Amino acid sequence: MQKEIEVFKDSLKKANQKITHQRLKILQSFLNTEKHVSCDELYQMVRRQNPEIGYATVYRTLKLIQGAGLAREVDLGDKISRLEHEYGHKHHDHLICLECGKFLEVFDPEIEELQERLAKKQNFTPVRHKMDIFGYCQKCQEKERDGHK
Amino acid sequence: MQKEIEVFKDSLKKANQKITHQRLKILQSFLNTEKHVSCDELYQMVRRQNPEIGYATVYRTLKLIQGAGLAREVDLGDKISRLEHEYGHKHHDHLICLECGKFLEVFDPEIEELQERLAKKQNFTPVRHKMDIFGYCQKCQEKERDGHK
DNA sequence: TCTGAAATTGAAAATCATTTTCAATTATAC
DNA sequence: GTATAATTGAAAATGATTTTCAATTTCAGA
Repeated sequence: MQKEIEVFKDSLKKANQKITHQRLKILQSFLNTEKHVSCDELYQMVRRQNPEIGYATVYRTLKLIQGAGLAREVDLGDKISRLEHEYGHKHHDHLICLECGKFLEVFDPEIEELQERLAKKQNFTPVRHKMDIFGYCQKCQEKERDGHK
Repeated sequence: MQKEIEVFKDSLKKANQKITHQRLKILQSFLNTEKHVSCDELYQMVRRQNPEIGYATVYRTLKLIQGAGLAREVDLGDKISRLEHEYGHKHHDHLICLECGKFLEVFDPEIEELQERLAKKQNFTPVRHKMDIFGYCQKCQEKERDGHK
């Protein structure tokens, strides 16, 4: 956490941007949750501690946090962009339940390897990738079976 | 193409929806392009032949086309939803260039297999998945190297 | 073929997430 | 400390998509 704050500050300095009270508060709130927050959710969290911080500033700061490599966008099928922690968190894929919306994070080195190879075969230099599997989680399948409907 | 139109009509009938002039025209325009069209692009295409068809109708009809299993959404990293043909088109993944925005469609049965297995391991029943690899295409890499910048 | 209920249409307004504008404030290099 | 360039909050603007609503169209059944 201390480390992330340093990374953030360094990233700002490098870009000639200022280290402000608001930016640090917003980063802190982001680091405090392990959820995949939407911007609005984060704004609500920030607001509890610092009601004077505006919506636009949260949006702007989230871009900076992404720019610093501390967050990455995830797409859970709805249209709003959510962020998950990137720094110190391994890349992973998502299993997203179409029924309840919950998701699992998974990682398979074999798949990663094949993805890399697949790209190379097309003379394509991969930078990052996104793999989301949509389907039904165990709980929702059981619900379906028992309560059928 | 004739086949797709039948699929569409059947899907409408099943849902107690009506087969209208507008819907058929919009479907036709969609089928006529192999591009990954955004709704706006499709509207422009439709408009050339049928200026009386409204924007909202194009949006509404695209949802129906998706519902009939004739189109699927693709996410090329920008925020607008684009559609590609689904019917009679094999599933595939995308290699998306961060520089020029162009993309390749690729398919790797080994990866598909592993994805299936990965989901099963979590007692997750996969329905569909999305895999997008972002990076730099051959052309943009060359441009970078030669013109450097 | 005609009729009527239900579905659909186009245009405009509404919505929702996100971005921009702008005057006032603040961080920081000197 | 001071100047200046970056940042802020609030409100307005944006852009994609959805909804509203009165007028029109489809189509099942007479």
